[in-house]
This record gives sequence, structure tokens and C-alpha cells, in this order.
Amino acid sequence: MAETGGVRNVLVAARREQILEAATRVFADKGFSRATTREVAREAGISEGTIYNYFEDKGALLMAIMDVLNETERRAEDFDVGLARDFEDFFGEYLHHRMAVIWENREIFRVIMSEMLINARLRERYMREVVEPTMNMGEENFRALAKQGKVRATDVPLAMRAVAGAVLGLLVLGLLGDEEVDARWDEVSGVLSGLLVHGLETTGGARHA
Amino acid sequence: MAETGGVRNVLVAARREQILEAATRVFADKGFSRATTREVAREAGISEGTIYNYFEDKGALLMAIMDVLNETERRAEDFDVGLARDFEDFFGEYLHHRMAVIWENREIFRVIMSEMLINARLRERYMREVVEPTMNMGEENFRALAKQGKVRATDVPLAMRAVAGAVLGLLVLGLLGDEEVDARWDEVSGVLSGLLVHGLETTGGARHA
Amino acid sequence: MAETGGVRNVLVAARREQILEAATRVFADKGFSRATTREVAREAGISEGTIYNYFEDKGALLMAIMDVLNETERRAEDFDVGLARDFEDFFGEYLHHRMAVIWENREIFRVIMSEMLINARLRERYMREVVEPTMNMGEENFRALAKQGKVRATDVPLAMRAVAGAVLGLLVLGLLGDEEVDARWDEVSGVLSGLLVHGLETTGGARHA
Amino acid sequence: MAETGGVRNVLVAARREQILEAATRVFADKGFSRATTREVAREAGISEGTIYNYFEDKGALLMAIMDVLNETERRAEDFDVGLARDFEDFFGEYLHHRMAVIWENREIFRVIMSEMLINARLRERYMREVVEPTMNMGEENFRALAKQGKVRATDVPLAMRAVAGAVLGLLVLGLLGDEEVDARWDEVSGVLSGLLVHGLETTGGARHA
DNA sequence: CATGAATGAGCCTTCATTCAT
DNA sequence: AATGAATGAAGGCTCATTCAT
Repeated sequence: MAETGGVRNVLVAARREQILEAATRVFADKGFSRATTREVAREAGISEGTIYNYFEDKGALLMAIMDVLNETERRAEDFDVGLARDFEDFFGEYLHHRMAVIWENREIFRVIMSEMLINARLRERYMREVVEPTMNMGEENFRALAKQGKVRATDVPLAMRAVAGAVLGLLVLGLLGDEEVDARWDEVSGVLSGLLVHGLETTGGARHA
Repeated sequence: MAETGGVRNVLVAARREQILEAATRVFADKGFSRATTREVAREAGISEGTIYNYFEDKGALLMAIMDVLNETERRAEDFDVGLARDFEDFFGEYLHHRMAVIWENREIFRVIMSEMLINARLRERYMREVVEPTMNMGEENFRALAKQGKVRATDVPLAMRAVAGAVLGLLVLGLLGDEEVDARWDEVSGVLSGLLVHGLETTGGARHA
Repeated sequence: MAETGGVRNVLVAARREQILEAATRVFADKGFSRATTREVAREAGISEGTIYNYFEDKGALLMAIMDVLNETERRAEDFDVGLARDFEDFFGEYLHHRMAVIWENREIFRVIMSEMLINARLRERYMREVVEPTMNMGEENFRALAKQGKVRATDVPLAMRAVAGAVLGLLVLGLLGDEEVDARWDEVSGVLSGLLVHGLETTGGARHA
Repeated sequence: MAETGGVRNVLVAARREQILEAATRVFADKGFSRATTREVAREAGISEGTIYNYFEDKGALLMAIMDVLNETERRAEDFDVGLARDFEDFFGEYLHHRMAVIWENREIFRVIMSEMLINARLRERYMREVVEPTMNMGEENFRALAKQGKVRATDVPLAMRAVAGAVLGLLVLGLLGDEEVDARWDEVSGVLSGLLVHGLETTGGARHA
């Protein structure tokens, strides 16, 4: 019985997954509102009614998709840049890893971001559950690094937003179809970290001559 | 008769404006799909049918909203930072001006961005008409500055995307309701330009000692 | 003043005519329901509001179009086949004249007939005002001819309907686009009268050999 | 499964039939354009949405109604007047049968005819699919009969139209509410065939005396 | 009288959700 | 559990009609 329950749970989870992936594809293509449960069902290869055996309603699909993002984020936080020699190294590797995960989940971001922009409830939930914790943790790290003299300590909250914003903005550019970003995503983190660490200025010559 | 025509044109333009502003508010609140023409009409203080005397259909409202963005962008290009002493100065003032205009139109961005993410046609139009020209012009300026030794010449296209992305991402953070960004938008450009010019690194001693 | 009134009346009548002709064209093309007052106005070269200065509402246009038919019919009744030598001659000329008038007004018939088929009120009015009087007069003539031995006296009411029906049916065939009928309408009455007078049977040879 | 499919097909066919009959009644009463899908649904005893599970749109209802006419016509062509002794007999029986079928379907004719008169596409389809084949077959038969000396060979195409037109016109008179035609439809074919075979003329004496 | 912008009732159609099988 | 037919609320859009200019 416990066994059967276990099997059942696995089946249920698989079915949920299957539906959620279909929903993500359809929502990413048409947007949440224009997407129809009929098409989600077809994409998942099931009947319309079955969706309602696994999800309360259409909105629950969106919430579940956001949960996936949430989990991803929480797992990403565990990432530890083992033994980075210096800050630039660490920052580069961190960005690279983080942006790779983001890019893998970009269609989920597409759906959630599009909807968040115009859905206050979803927006608030995302800010509270995902952005704020991440931002706070980032600020802490930032401050620690500043205390260690590894980064310039300017306006930490805004600097933090600038860094997070740069990542977010590059993702959005990619989602909007910028071909440069789309084609060279794995190089993006390198350029970005270079820029964020050293800045645009040509200090080189002048400074070290 | 010419007089009358002139008056009429003014009236027509005013009415279009009135409808468009109402549409922007409603779309920003509910999203394009969930927004109803009935509510746009109520918000504009007119009847539903009147909308259709000024716009082909609901989609035309969205397009017209995007046209506003287009014009704004074109006007923004004319901006000339008079007599900036050095690059940092210039860059800071440019960012500040640009971001101020963007922030003023943020609700339009909210509508258009949300929709673009999930509407390929709109996305392509925006990329072709707005992003690509801007990006190309930016790349040119970038290269010119690099040739003059005013900025480090790394990967220009990606660096350009990183800068544009940072601005875009900060806007998105603001649209998502980040309180720091929301409350201190006019400080954001300063922090961002500082970061982009000088980088995070604690220059001098730290680096080569 | 009386003069002015007369001029005015002429102008009013002309305007009514102009609108009615436009309405007939548009109704014939799209049907009464699908036709819009906007298109009638455009076809008449006036503004939409003006229609309502001459007609109570859209339905009044239809009624006025039927009045035209009514008048035509009443004028047609006055037709007198001067000095027809025999019945066949008379019948042929009568049919020819009648069918010519009908064909000239075929677009009016198209509009009215289409609408009558599915509009009981219009149908009843047409039957009462146009069909029944004509049919009664026809029956009288029929009976008179029969009494004179000029036509076989079968079932007069139904024979009358058969003759009227043949004319009506040929008109409908023409309105439906039958190319033979359409291209050769002025020959149709001859063939029909030959058929109705002599029948299909090949009595000829046998009888007159 | 095959069984279930069979059952399903029967159910689907029955539902289509139910909707189509309701649509015919409503369209016949109000005309296609004035009829509302809401009323068709009410008349069929279903909800509005259900119509769209069986028909693409409102126009498809009209097309399906016409298909019924098409099938009826094709079945009518199979009619063979077993062993008619002479032409009059044959013609009388043929007309009788044909007109009986037509009268049974008169409400369908009402809908289709009304719409055809003002809908070029429907008209062309009907002429191509129904009228022309029938007319051609009729002309052939006519010519064959003429060759056998059984009918006078005048202008075959127009004579054919005259005969078909007479039937059509009588139907129209009935649809317009002529009480004589309406009440005595099954006598109509007899009178018509008598008229068409023998003509109106009082043969023999009168003619050549 | 003529105009045409404004109106809003009403229509066709879509689609999330339910439920009998 | 799965199915998919049925439902009916709601939305985009049209159009006859009015009325201020």
C-alpha cells in the first residue's frame, strides 16, 4: 500500500511535470491569457479535463511554473565557488554559473516576467519570495567584500541593483530576440564581469606607466 | 474650411491621445489581453464604440502605444551632451538623461515589454524599429570612443549589450516594484555610471601590490 | 411661397429618389440586413444623418422600395394590347411587355423577394397589395377568355398560378444568375407563350397532316 | 472501441441534425442575418456554445442547410417513372413526384432562396452544384424526347428553363403565402403538367376553322 | 437641411470549467 | 483517473440612430 502510494506519487509528479512543461511552452508562445487550456492539453498529449485533476485552475499552472523558478533560485544559492583565487575570479565564475542556469530556464522567465509586469499579485509574490531574499543575501556579501577591501563600497543597495539589473536586462534582451545575446550567451557573463570589475575606463596605461 | 480641418485635426489628435492614455493605464494594470475595451472606454470617459472611430481594433491601440515609444526614442537620440569635460562626465549625463526619459514612460514600457515577451510579431517590430538602430548607433559611438582611447575596447557588441542591458534591467526591477529602485531612480544613473566607468575593483594598491 | 414649396417638393422628391436608388443597389448586393446605412449614404453621396431626414428608419427604405414595385405594377395594369388579332398574339404581346417591365425592375424584385421570403409582414403586405389584385384580375380575364372559347377552361385559379408562377420562376432563375435566361430574356417571353399556348405535345403533324 | 466510435458518430450526427433543424426553423422565420445563434440554440434546446462544437460558425449552418438540399436533389434524380405509358403520363408523374419532394423541403428552400438572391457566393455554389447539373440533364432528356417525336422541339434551353421556372415560381408563390397554391399543392402538378403538355389553346376547331 | 462623431445595445464567438460516462 | 461534450459568461466589434454644430 505504501509501495503503491509511492508509485502513485511518482506517477502524479510525472504527470504534473508533463502538464507544467506543456503549459510553459504554450504560455511562452502565446502568453498566459491568450493560451488556452485546450492547447496546453494538446501539447501535453492529454485531455482538457485531466488538467483539472492536477491543478486547481488555469492560474494554478502559472503559480506552479513560478514555483519551479523559486526552487531553481534556492538551489542556485547553494552554489559555492570553491576556491576562487581572487574576487574577479570568483565573480566571473559566479556570474557564469548563475547566468547559465538562468538561460536554461529562460522560457520560464519569459512567461513569469511577462505576467509579473502586469499582475500585481504575482509580482508581489515573486518580489517577496525570490528577489528580496536574493537581493538581501547579495547585499550582505557585497558589504562583506567591501569590508575586506575587495570591492569599492559605494551605495551598496543600488550597486547591488545595478549588478542584478545588468544580468536581468541581458536576459530580457535575449528573450526579446537580440541575436548577439542569443548566440553568445555563454560569453556574455565574461564580458559583463570584466566590465563590472574593471569598468570602461582606460586606467591601464596612465596608471601603470 | 482649412481652418475647420485644422480644428478637426486637433480634436481628432486630442481624442486619440485621450484614448491612448486610458489604454496605457488599463493595459498596464491588467495586461493587454485581460484589459477590456469596455474598461478602456470607461477610463477614457467615452463609449466603447468611440474607440473604434479612432482605432481599427484593440490591437491598434497597442501598436499606437508602441509608436509613442518609438517617437520618444527618436527624440532621445537627438540628445547632445553639450560640453562634457571628460568621458565619465559625458557618460553620466547621457545615462541620467536617458534614464529619466525612460522612467517617465515606464508604464508604456511595462505594457510593451510584457506583451513583447510573448508576442513574436510585436517583438520583431520593436527590435527592428527601436532596439537595433539604437544598438548600432551605440556601437559606433563605442568604437569611436575606443579609438580615441577613452574606453577600453573589449568585445564592443557584447559590452554595448551589457550597458543597455543594465539600464533595461534596472527599469525592469523598478517595474517589478523594487522599492530601492523605485524610490531612488534619479540616483540610479549615477551609481550605474560610476560602476560602469570605474568598475567594482578597488583600484591601485589592491590590484598590483 | 407656393412656388418655393413646389421647388422644395421637387428637390425633396429628387433626394428621396437618389437615396432609394442607392439603397436598392446596396440592398441588392448585400441584402437588407447586411447592408449598412453607412454604405447607402456613401452610395448616395450623402452623409448618414441625411437619410434620416427623408426616411423614418432603415426599414422605411425597404417599404419605399416596395412602393416603387407597387406603382410599377399598377401602371403595368393599364397596359392594353391594342388590337391583337387572336389570343396567341395577345398573350404573347402581353407577356412580352409584362416581362420587359419586370426585368427592368429586377434588382428591386431581388431585394423585395429576398426579404419577403423571410419577413411575414412584408410578405403579407405584398400579397395583399400586389399579388392578390393582379391574380384576381388575371382570373377574371381568364374566365372571360374561357367563356369565349379562346382558352381551355381547366382549374382557373391554379392555371392562373401556373402562368404567373412561370413568369415569376423565370425571373428568379435570372436573378439566380442562369446565363441562358440572363442573356436571352427578351426571347424568353416568346418561348414561354408558345409553350403555354400550344403545350409540349406534338399534335401538329398528326392533326394537320 | 469501434463500437464506441460508431455510437459516437451516431450521436454526433443526431446532434448536428438537431441543430440544423433548429437553424432551418429560425432562419426561415427571421432570415439568416436577423437570426441569432442564441435563438438557434434555444430552439435546439442546447446552449449557444454547443453549436460551435458542431459547426465552424454561423455561416457553416447555412452551408450545411444547403447541403441537405443538394443531397435531396441528388436523390431526386434517381427517380425513375417505372412504366409510364406515354409522355403525358410520364411527365405528370415526374412533376408530381418532384414537386412533392420540393414541397416537403420548402422551408429549406425558403432559407436558401432568400439568401441566394443577395449572396453571390452562395448563389454561384447553388447554381454550379444544383441547378446546372439538373438543367443539363433535363435538356438531354428533352432532346431525346424531341428526337423520338414525343415533344415539340423548340428552343430546348429556354423551354427547359420555362418548365423549371414554372415549378420554381409555383414554389415561390407558395412560399409567399398564396393560399390557393398553399392549400392545393398536390393538385398543382396536375394542372401544370396539363398546361405544359396541351397548352392553353382550345385545340382543333377553334384553331383552324 | 446637412453633417458625422458619439452612442450603446446586441451579436458572434471563445474558452475556462464541470461532470456524466 | 481520464475523457471531451456541454455550458454560459464575457469580450471584441458593428451599426442604426441621435444630436450638436
